[in-house]
Amino acid sequence: MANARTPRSAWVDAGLRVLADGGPDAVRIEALARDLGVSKGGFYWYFDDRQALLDEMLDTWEHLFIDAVIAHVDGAGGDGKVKLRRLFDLAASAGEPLKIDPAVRAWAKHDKAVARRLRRVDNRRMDYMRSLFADFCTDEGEVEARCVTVMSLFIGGHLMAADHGKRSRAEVLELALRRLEV
Amino acid sequence: MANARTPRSAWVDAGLRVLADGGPDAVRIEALARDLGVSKGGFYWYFDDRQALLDEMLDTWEHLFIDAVIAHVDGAGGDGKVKLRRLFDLAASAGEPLKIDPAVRAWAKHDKAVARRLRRVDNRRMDYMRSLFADFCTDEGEVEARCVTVMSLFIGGHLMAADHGKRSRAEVLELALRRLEV
DNA sequence: ATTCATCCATACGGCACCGTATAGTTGGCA
DNA sequence: TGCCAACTATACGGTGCCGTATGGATGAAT
Repeated sequence: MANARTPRSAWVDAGLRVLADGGPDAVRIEALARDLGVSKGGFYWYFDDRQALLDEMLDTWEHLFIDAVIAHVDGAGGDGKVKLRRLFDLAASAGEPLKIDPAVRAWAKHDKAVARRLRRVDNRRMDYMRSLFADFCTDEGEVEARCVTVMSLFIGGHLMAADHGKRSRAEVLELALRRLEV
Repeated sequence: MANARTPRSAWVDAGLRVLADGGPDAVRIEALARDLGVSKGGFYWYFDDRQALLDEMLDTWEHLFIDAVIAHVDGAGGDGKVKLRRLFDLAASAGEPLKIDPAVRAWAKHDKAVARRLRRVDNRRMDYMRSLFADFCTDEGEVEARCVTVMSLFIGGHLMAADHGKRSRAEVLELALRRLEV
């Protein structure tokens, strides 16, 4: 009834967890069932098939990583620079869930539907960032260059495997962002 | 004999091709055999098992994307700025093979051996870039920040899915790189 | 033309997974 | 208590892949 032993969202969450550090191919119904300590019987009561779960996982990700983020950054007010700072801090702090992002990007490389979705997401992120940079930067090309740089630093920061001597990755990222005058 | 109908390298190349736009899980022996128009009989004559192919694919990638690249960039001489320009042009021009890079990065997320290898590769790339930037930039932190930015732009440029209005991705990337004074 | 190392085809057993069918089990509620 | 909808377990057929076994094909060298 009201309290399912393994609610619908549990499958989605488990799926996202596995996606984050195993890629979409690691999202197997029987494996998720084992993780959740149940059989796959319940799964097929909630979902039509595996694809339905994948779609719903992406829906969840899309909402979480756009609406929720923008709401958080925008909510507390301030000008562009302040909001950009909040955005950086958020990106630096969040741990596990951020690993979903690179997984989706890799996934999009060979799945057109995922690619379309990622494009929508990235465009909304870029639009938002453009509005923040435009607050204190008039040159349109300059704004675009900075947005792409920030996005790349976010993406690259989690995918790059290099060391930086005595400096931590966070410190180097901070130096790189400071070059963008934020 | 000398001219195998399906030489060892054909399996490696096919594997890398599939890896580039399908991820490591898409590298299946029987599927590769179909692509090559043979049965998997020959595969198991060359390789012990699937893992052996994956290892050799990574060996090939590692050599191609470090030694070969550095040799090309270094070969024609010039100072740091000239070499950096050559490096950018190379990264922008090469098409298909560059898709291997993001695939390996995603792969490294859930495979420790691949992660170690990627770390070695990224560190060598960074070392090389540091030497180029150090040619005309004395501040150590500044060099580090620029290296990370360049690496991120390379990585992000191929993973980002956003549009840029009338500008092309290449143009925006050019603008972003120009902010690094190269 | 024969030989022999090299390369390939085919068939097999095993495994992990998908999606379906069917028969439970649970807990709120009359 | 007994009912019923919400959930779960179990068993099944089907598919695609792995790695092995075995018996060919092929062509360079003698």
